Amino acid sequence: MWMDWDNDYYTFSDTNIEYIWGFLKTVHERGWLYKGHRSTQWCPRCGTSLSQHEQAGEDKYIELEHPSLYVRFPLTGRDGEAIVVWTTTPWTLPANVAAAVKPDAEYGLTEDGRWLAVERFPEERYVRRVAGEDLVGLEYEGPFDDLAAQDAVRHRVIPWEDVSMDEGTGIVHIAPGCGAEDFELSRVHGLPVLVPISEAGRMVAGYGDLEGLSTDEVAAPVIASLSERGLLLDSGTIVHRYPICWRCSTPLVFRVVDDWFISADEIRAPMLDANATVEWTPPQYAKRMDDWLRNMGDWNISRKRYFGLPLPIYPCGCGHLNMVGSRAELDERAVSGLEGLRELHRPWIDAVRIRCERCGGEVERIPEVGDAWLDAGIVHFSTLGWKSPERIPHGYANGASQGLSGADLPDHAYWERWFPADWVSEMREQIRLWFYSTSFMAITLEGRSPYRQVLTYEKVLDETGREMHKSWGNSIELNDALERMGADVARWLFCEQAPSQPLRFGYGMADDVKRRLLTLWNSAGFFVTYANIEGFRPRYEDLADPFAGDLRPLDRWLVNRTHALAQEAEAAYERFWTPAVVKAFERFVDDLSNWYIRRSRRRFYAFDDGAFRTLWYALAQALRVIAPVMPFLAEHLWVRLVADPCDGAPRSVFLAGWPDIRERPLDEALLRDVAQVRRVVELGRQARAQANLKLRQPLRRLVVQGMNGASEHVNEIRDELRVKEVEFGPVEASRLNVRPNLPVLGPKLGRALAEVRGQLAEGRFEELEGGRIAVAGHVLEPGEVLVERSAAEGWALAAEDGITVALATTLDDELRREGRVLDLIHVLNGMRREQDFELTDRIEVTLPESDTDLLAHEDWIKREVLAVHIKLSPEAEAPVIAKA
RNA sequence: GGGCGAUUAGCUCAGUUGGUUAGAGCGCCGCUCUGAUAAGGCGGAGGUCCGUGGUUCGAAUCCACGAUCGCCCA
Repeated sequence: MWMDWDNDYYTFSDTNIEYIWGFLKTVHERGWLYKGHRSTQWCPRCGTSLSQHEQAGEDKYIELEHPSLYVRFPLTGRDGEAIVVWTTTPWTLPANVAAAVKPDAEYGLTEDGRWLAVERFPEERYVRRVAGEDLVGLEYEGPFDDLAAQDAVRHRVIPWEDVSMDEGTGIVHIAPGCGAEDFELSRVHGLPVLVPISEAGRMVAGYGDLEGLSTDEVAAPVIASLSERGLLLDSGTIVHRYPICWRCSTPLVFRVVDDWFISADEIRAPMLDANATVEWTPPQYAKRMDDWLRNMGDWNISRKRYFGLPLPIYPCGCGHLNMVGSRAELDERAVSGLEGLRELHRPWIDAVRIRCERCGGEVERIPEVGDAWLDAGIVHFSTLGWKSPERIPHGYANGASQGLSGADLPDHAYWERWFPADWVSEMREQIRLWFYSTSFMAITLEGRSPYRQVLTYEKVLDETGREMHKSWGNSIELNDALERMGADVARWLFCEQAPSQPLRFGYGMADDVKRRLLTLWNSAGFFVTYANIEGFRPRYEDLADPFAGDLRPLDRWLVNRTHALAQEAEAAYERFWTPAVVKAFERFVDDLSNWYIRRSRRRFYAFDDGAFRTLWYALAQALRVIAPVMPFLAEHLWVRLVADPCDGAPRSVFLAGWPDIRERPLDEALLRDVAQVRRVVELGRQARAQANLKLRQPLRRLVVQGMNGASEHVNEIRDELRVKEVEFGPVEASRLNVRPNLPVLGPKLGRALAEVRGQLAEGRFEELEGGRIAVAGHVLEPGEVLVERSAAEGWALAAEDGITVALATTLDDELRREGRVLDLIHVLNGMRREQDFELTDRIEVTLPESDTDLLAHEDWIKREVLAVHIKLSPEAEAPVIAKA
């Protein structure tokens, strides 16, 4: 993925706006656009309503302390009786028009004349009990009937199934201008809607002395007034979760306002259908999206702000709703204001009036601007040139974005080519935001999803798993991270973790990653060091021809191993699962460093073209594989290893493309053999550790059982385990350990397997000819069992996964002497290091006379320590070296 | 209240169609290498795979119920 930063898109360009206008016109033609009187959550500071997707999400609720009031509403015509309601919003009481009861709940009248739900107050003594439905229709005195706003309001008791019996009194105060559910009830029951607060959240005219007070400021006078009139039964405070504005954290209030909506009814099913075609990673987010779509309300697209997307809605007094779908249409229909129209934003757009297409009258645009998710949701169309007749150079950057972007507006063919997007990636909260709005618009305009695949990820936590907060001192600024850990390490941290879980991020983890990447760095360093010493020159053409020349089995193995890496990584990238890429790469680097280089060092010391070419090939191809995850280090190494030394090589790893290895099937047998060799070596080391025989002590024999076809790799086993002979065959042993091969025997034996397994474990079996095993009345073939053996005298033994290795532990004089030679080489090389000799320095060695017998191996010692001369000295108590 | 996830070693996490003795990194202990060296390698200690039932010859894995935590929506 490449970013074209000079030609990025701007949502406030006129081009973007025009595309949204076109969308809105389509929506209107389908009959989905309507003006709603809707109770919405309202931010009094921002002076705007919030749409559904702005209200959901994290940190949109906080714990707040509010008043908690119990208030009596005296029943009309029933002396001494009153219903009791509970509220936490005193400012809504002056807008009360009704009280709701649950029809099938039991209500009781107390001795002192209070009606309550019995379930809520079971300990009260009731003088009368009735069902809620028996209270329905009763009228009561409102708490603020004196206010002008309350003129003509007749307060009554209404039924409501959803009255909560978990809190309050079981009777709910209803103010349709102040709450979503209240507003819904007003529609059902024809209740008047009183909106007591202004856009700024202050009480409006008609509310007497309360006018001008904020919702908070209203509490005190309301409480005082109720108390004075004997209506207040109890007054306290409550701490509860309360919604706040996502922008400014101001507590939200409910308000009934005029807003513009797009009905979701007709598009819901097509959106669900389209989502079924989208491949989500991780897959459970497909269900989240379905969930959101099934529950989504109508899209509230208008905002009462100054700057923003100008909505092209021109409602005429004649009742006709005019929609303008493009700049051209505006030009055509305008009757005034066009001359000053610099761009489609306010204030210029507000001066433009158009002619009503029905009555011919002059119409003004509504003052509202659009939801920002309209701006973001249209980009699949506006940036790719949907229905654009031709490519327009710099056509994207008009209006307010002029000079900010050089982007062209492509033609429709371009759109056809790139829509829908192969892949989009965003944090999972975008399900209710960008994934939603882009899908909504694309389904409306084109009937298909704007993306084929989605990768969502979780939020980032610190390395101990806490959320990052500046005030907690644990947040990490991006620039600090780039500076201190580096961009590649930061990216590695993100890529190695599953995006379905919260991601951890921190400097301690970064150090860990650095250490792991060091292995690659050192491997490349090793190559460069010896390539320089020996004058190796890679050729770029060799990348296409890895098996040319004189290669050894280990070389062919590394080439195959590299191809296996490319295949594994490709599969992982294809499903956008970078943790698998990272893991495959780390395994590869281990093989490269701890097996290939370790096994091949000597070939680099003595110029061996095959070794240089193979290692170079593996490194170069691996860089192409890992570049997306580790771009900077990969680029740096590519330049050093490939671009600089090779004629005709791409200057950047990102221009080199993906390794083309499709024509090269893997040599699975070779890969398996070497994996087994590594396993044998591990087991051999275990056996040595058990027998307390260090690697510097050569041994005579190693017997390997349970591994075939490794004759090509005998040398490697011999060297790694420092034994004279390696033999493949049965391990002589005093005891057999036989286990069932479950995937084979399970289906064959079924229920009888348990008994076979038990008897094998107890050693109750018999070994037959040809490695067959008789047990519990069955005869098992060699492939049906895994055989391991325990040690006989004089052997050290280790076994795993059906492979057994046996190491002869007996020493003789020659073995001991060779062990001393290796010790000596070890000491001398240590001295070279301590004395800061160069890798290529030749030395002279002086040995004490006690080492005389080691001179039988003089050439060996000279070769290993780069000595030109070894002499004996009676004075020397320990070896001495000097530069030759 | 409805939905979606998670729960595996001291910590962070893998575990791809059910299969042998459940793995890695970090941390701890021991050994080793000494041309990766403030590194590398090997070994060890450390697990009721959240619990209970079920399916199966066989369950960390599949099913049911429950617990805890997180998220989404009301």
